[in-house]
Amino acid sequence: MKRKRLRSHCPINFGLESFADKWSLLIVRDIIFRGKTTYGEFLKSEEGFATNILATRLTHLEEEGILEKRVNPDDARKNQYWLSEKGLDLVPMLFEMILWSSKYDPKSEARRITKLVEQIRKDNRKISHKIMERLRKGLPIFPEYLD
Amino acid sequence: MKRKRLRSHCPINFGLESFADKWSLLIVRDIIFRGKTTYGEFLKSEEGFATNILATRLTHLEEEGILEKRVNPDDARKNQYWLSEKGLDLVPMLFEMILWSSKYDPKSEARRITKLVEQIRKDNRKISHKIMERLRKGLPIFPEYLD
DNA sequence: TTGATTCACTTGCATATTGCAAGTAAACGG
DNA sequence: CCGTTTACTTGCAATATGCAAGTGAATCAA
Repeated sequence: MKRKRLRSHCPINFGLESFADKWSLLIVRDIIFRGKTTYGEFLKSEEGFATNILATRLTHLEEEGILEKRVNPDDARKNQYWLSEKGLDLVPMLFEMILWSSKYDPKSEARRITKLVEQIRKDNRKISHKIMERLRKGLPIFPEYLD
Repeated sequence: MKRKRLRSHCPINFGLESFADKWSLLIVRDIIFRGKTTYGEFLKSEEGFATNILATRLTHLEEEGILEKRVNPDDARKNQYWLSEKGLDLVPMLFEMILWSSKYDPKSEARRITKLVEQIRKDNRKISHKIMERLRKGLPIFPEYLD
């Protein structure tokens, strides 16, 4: 969890330097919404990770303490990446991002998961905690919200 | 408001491509929290914008419809950048980011604005709307929250 | 009115980061 | 033991960044 000197301790800057490049947050998304855990699964994402970029970002997120790497006991080739509590705590912010995109991107995929978006709008904190609880158990988002 | 083809319409990706490089969101922050409006003011930010980077990011945010550029009627050299409604709508997400950083950065400046952080924790939506209302009038964050 | 200054950029160039293709090494499966 | 899968690493061309210097319009001071 090393870190090359922060530009500042402004909380917005801290967030930017922790996770907000064009790729890192997609990994977090893949874990939360798609239930992905391995390098190979992330690699298949539609945005198209380059192999080296994915590797550096996984390392970065691990160093930041947002991800935790574990070896799959059933197949030692497959490393698994899980969200730490610090990573899980990104859920409420991601949900606000979803609300924003849903409002301003006419083609947003968020417009197809209206149940979840509605829950977030009504009470982000409440639904976030529910989802985080599920993620701790290794389960992704409630499937019934993704219809 | 051009845009080179999005990688996807995933709402997280849409946010990332709209504002989440290491610089753009700092401009938004400067407007909301520091009441800045001009190129010269942004340039003084502690994170240290390079002049060309600042210029490209201002253009980008304008093209995204997050900022609006106006000429200062009192001094035609000084362009002013204001948040559009789309830009203002980033406030709730920025506030969640502040909560997260406040929790995980021991040196976070957010830990010195406990009143605001407390308000966000209690009811992000409510305090966000209040702040957005002020920003529409050209006023930054309530000064009493920044003690 | 004119010359100096301010302001918002733009340009040039060295350095750093990205993206693609190819390669490697350990673990598994037969 | 041998081919395959998985998770990376490496090389290299293309792109983006960061710093210093320059430009041009608007304002100010005399």
